[in-house]
Amino acid sequence: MAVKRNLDQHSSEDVIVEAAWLYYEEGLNQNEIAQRLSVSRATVVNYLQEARERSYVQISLSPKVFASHQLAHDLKGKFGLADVIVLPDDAGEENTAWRVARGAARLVPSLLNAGDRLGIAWGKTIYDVAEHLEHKVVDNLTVLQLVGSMATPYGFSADVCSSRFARKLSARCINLHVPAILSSKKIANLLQEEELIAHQLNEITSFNKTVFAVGSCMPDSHVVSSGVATREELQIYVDRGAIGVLCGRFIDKNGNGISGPLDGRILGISAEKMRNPEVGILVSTGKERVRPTLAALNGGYVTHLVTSAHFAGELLSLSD
Amino acid sequence: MAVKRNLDQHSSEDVIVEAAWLYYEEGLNQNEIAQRLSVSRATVVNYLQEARERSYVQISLSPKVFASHQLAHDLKGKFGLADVIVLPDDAGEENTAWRVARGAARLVPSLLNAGDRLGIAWGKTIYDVAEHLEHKVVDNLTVLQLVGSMATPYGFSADVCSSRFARKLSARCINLHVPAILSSKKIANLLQEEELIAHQLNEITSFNKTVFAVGSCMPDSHVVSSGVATREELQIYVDRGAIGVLCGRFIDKNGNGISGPLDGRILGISAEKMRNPEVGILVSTGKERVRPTLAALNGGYVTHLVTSAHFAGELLSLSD
DNA sequence: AATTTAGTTTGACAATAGTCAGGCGCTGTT
DNA sequence: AACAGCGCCTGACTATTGTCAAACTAAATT
Repeated sequence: MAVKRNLDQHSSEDVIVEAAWLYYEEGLNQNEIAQRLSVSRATVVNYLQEARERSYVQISLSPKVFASHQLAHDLKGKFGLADVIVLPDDAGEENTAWRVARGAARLVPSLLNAGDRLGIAWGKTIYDVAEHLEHKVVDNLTVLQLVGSMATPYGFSADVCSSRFARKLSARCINLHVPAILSSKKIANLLQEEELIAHQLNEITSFNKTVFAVGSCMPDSHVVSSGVATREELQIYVDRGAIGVLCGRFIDKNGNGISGPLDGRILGISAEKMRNPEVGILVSTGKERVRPTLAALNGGYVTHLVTSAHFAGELLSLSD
Repeated sequence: MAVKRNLDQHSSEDVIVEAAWLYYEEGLNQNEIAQRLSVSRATVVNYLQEARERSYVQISLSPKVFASHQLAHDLKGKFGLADVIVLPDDAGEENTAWRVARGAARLVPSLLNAGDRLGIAWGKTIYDVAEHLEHKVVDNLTVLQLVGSMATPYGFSADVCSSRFARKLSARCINLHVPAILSSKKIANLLQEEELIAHQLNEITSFNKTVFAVGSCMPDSHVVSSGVATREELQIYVDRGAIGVLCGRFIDKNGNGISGPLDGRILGISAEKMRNPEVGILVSTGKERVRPTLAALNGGYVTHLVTSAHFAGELLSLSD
């Protein structure tokens, strides 16, 4: 029983495609494929691995699944959202947050169309979303950095978030080359008068879809640790009713912006401009974010919410 | 070591989603998942099967792969097509045809957008494409039956083809409730004057995308066996230069319509109206269809071609 | 309370898939 | 011509996944 060898000079791409077809489309097993192609089964394994590496095959959980969750349904109804994705909790808030980011990464591409202008906020959550995005080409997509950058020790900053989104989606990227916060209104005004910066600030108001997170107003929250506000400044906003932070802007329980010592010193989109977007994707978990998230929901910033089961439950019970 | 049982009343959807997430997204194996969820591995297998059945997971070959084939590239260039999908050949023309239909079924949904009006031709090929289409919801999609129906012994007819497309894509369906061919111009005219039918005939000219096949002009071809033309009528068209059949209309080697004994007796879209569509998807294999396919390509009916490797080769060599 | 019923889970076994060290054949070099 | 380098393929082994009949559970029925 002489073994018939594959006589082609070298592993052509075609065999790989053929193997992938037979396996994933026609459902043959590796033995059957090996016979058909007259190679060993081990070779078929290699072909299939190659096919997966070259992403000839796409295996993914459809984001719709997580929208069928009961909690998702309830939240959708209660806040009039277009869709809610509820991911299963994992041990530890950090792991859960990671899952939620991953879920958001699955959802985002499915909501984009040719010609969209996607505004990207800033934060660890947003960075994680970018990290898990699959490569997908969206025709004529523009990614916009919605807030100025902060040099953080964490390794991510607003410009990195937007750049990463842009790269993964093969999009044009408009970055804001300014700090998020300046020491005085005067300097902020000077910067805003710069032609280039004025132009960029104007550009970013033109987004139609957006991906963002909310921060809490705890003394140890991101808005303080990143240096956007001092603990004292934060306290002033809290005293005036601040519940959460959205793109560096403080909002109250109804989602309205609050004025305070940072007015005029922040460079980036205003809270008001973030309201009622065509698509506003809020990615949020962690118990200190429950109330900020409610504020964002109430304020009309959100059309799509990505969260975890436990968090979804809290949102519902707290809003009764 | 007491086994911790899952205390929920009955297999909630959540566990299934969780299992699917861990398996497909985080890459754990079934043992690890079984441990985490405190169930037996066999149960995990069941959950995953359930998840696949409910299509929580999508596993598919990206149609783009087949467009990267060398032959695909060449054809694309030579005929100025938007995309060409070349599938590997299988043993026997029938098997290959089946593959090609399947490939087309993968391609079609990716080319549809909200609001499209998709014209569907008629034939075994088209029927097979419909059969393999995955369920996908396209917003505000209309499917149009481009030619009248014939009662065939084969079990598929034009109205079945379009209905199936519509069902799979959750689309509105406009059927043509008339025979494809009538015994005389007189009767055809009478029918066309019927308000309802006139309306339908008018509707179907408004498609922007279309899926079709071409038939050959061999004496044993589909156009004869289905009863659209007699063998004698076919011969007349052949004598006048007919190379192929497209939606029941005879075309010459440049894709131009040919007049003959069937004029005025066919109910359906005219060949002329099929030309230069926004998207025209031609699904074609089988050696007797090489020249008809060339005619369709030359005539500007096609933007996307789905075919097999061998067939693609013949198209290229014959058109040198 | 006993019994039926329908759905879910399980352990033991069977099938399928993945790994890896070594072999083969082509290519280009000394 | 002999040899080294490289990529691809293979067999034998291990790991993972799928199957199925039997056991369990909870709710409905007698």
